[in-house]
Amino acid sequence: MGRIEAAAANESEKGAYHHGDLRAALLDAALALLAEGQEPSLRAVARRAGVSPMAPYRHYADRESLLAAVAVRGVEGLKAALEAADAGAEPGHRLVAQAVAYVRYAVEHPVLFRLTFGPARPVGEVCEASQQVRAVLLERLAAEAPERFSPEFAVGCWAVIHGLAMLVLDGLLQETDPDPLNGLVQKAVEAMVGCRRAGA
Amino acid sequence: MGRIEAAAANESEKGAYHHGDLRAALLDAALALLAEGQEPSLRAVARRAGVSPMAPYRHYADRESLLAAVAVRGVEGLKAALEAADAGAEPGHRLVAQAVAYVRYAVEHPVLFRLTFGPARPVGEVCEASQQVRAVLLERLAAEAPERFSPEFAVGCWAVIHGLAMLVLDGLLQETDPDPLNGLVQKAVEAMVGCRRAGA
DNA sequence: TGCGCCATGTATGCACCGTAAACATTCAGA
DNA sequence: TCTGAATGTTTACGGTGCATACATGGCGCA
Repeated sequence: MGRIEAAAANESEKGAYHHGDLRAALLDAALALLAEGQEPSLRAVARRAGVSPMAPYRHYADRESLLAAVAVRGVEGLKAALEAADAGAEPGHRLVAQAVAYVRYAVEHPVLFRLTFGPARPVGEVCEASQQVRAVLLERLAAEAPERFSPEFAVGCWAVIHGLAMLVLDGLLQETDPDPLNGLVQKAVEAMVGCRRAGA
Repeated sequence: MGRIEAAAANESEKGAYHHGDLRAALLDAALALLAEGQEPSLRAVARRAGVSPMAPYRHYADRESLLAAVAVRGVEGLKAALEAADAGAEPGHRLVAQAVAYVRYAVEHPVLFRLTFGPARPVGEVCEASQQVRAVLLERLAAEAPERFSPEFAVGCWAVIHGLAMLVLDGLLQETDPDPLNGLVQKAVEAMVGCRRAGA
């Protein structure tokens, strides 16, 4: 206990066979590699943390476990981005602001985003964290479109936004608009959510 | 020319240093592995095709190229599934039928679907093939919801469906409904696309 | 009919990966 | 101070993608 905190305080010195807080250091290393656009291999993560290839196994069961922890960070970052966008937008335009932020987050952290919603990833903690993202969206949705609100409508809205993120990430909307974040995403969400009544 | 066709005709015999139609055989091998739920490694594909590890390089530049070819097959399969669903549904319910088929295809071919819409995949041929999928959806959309139709609305609809597929694949809707294909997908699409007018 | 070209498949080798097993180091508490 | 447990290292194995050099045999041409 006391050891860890003490050792975690000073980073570079201490010579140190014992790293201090390798667990966090590995996570940061993985995120750094992700930010550079490369899929983090266990060995590369260990290398970047300045530690032997087998060291990570003292803190994570296997590569998958490390990536799961990274995925949780990814979801948390996404949630934070949504909340920031919501707070920064004008009333009545907050859902759309969240949607744009969602897609922007995906575009700005492509590898992390794909890893977050990857193959075997959404288990346990990642899945729970995802539900928090969903909750942030839902709250605003209920406030801005109460007349259309229903559980299915909520799922549909999440799907529109998530789907837009994936399609943009895959470059599948480039024919429609080379820079989808510059208007297309906003308009698409408005077209789906903000349904105009027939008479007006 | 004549050699290839002739050799492609008989499969098992012929002893054959020269395989005959390795290109297609490799593709089939990769699809078979995918169907078994495993990410196909180049070596595994070669092994299954009964050929040396380096043989595939005579037909595909690298692993990525092979996977791209597989991805094209994936999109073609998806398109076929949509068309079949469209043809098999009653008028007025065809868009929803396509949506359900879209998600079902993803669930039934999870690895292939993820690979199809994967990291660097949507380039060239894959991208073009994807536009055909989009076109199939669009046509039905224009027919069944002409009053709401617009380019943005079209993008939004594709996003809902694609997003639902991804969310279901990721198991992110299991809290809402353990078996989303059994109603949730349909209801969500209807809620997003079939907008009820305020007065009626 | 025979021959040589060259597309096709093979063999070998390298760097990297994930991870199992045995070992070394150092911290913490008695 | 001594000891056990936590942490990090070393070594090793089978897997991967791919570069290079080599073997094979069908096809066009004489």
